[in-house]
Amino acid sequence: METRAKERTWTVGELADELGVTTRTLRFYEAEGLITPQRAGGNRVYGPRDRARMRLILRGRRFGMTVAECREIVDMYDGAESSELRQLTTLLARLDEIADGLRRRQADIRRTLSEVTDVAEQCRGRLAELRG
Amino acid sequence: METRAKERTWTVGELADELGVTTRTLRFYEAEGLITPQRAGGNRVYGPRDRARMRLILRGRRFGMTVAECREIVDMYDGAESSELRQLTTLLARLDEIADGLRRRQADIRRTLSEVTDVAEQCRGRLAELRG
DNA sequence: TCGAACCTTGACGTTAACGTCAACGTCAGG
DNA sequence: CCTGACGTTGACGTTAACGTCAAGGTTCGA
Repeated sequence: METRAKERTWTVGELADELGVTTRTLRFYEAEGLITPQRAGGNRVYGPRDRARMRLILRGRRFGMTVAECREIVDMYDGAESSELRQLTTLLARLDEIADGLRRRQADIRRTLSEVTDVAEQCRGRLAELRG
Repeated sequence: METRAKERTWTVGELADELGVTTRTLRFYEAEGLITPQRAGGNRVYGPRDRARMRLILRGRRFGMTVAECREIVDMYDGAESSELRQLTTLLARLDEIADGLRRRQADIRRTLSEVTDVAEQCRGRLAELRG
């Protein structure tokens, strides 16, 4: 099985544009250990895997995850194939914690959203009344 | 209708404890215009209304809203009783924008959660396998 | 009366997550 | 050959959201 199918690659600038971030962000995340692009004579070369990780990270950032939290999660995606029973156990415990945290945030967002739409409804009511 | 039913009040320290934040946070939010407690001879006196606003704000903070965004929203809760048609219209438009943003975050969180639970499931699978 | 436990304002420190700038290398086009 | 567009590292700047003092005022129980 040939694992070296010629995958598409990106330069920093290209990937930054595609993701809607700056090159500084990509270099920053690399320094923080969230991504590890290949190098072609000094220059960074990003593959689909790096791109996928970046999208996960950016998605997390949008709802308040810190860069450190993002790193922890993407690292876990890799560690899940581990074969050591002890590792898998602690990993699983942590994953459940994280899932709980996400569910809490989900509840928080849901409440806020329902309040905001309520206020919007009041607005529509007042407007209909005023125009009546 | 007596609007001055003696409502419960809090000092900074009390409210901070109850909300799980520091007094610095309360003073900071006040300086930023998110809450405006009464004063009793220099000392701040928080009422149920302040407490309620704080809970909304803190809930928003938990899923990544900035303090500025929180202020915008709590301000809208007040402005919704406005009687000026023009104001209500722009307010409503903004509310809809905000709701859209919240729904996007909701989708982001939902996807992340489902991925995390997927990985957890893989872990459980590997564990069951290892333990035979 | 005195210290402990509150409160006040003001000012400076800290951390995360980048932005910005300098100084340099490389490579294609005119 | 030279400019312009891209890349590199390193270092310092910036903003948000507080933390952490310092210096002082009040109040309350021993």
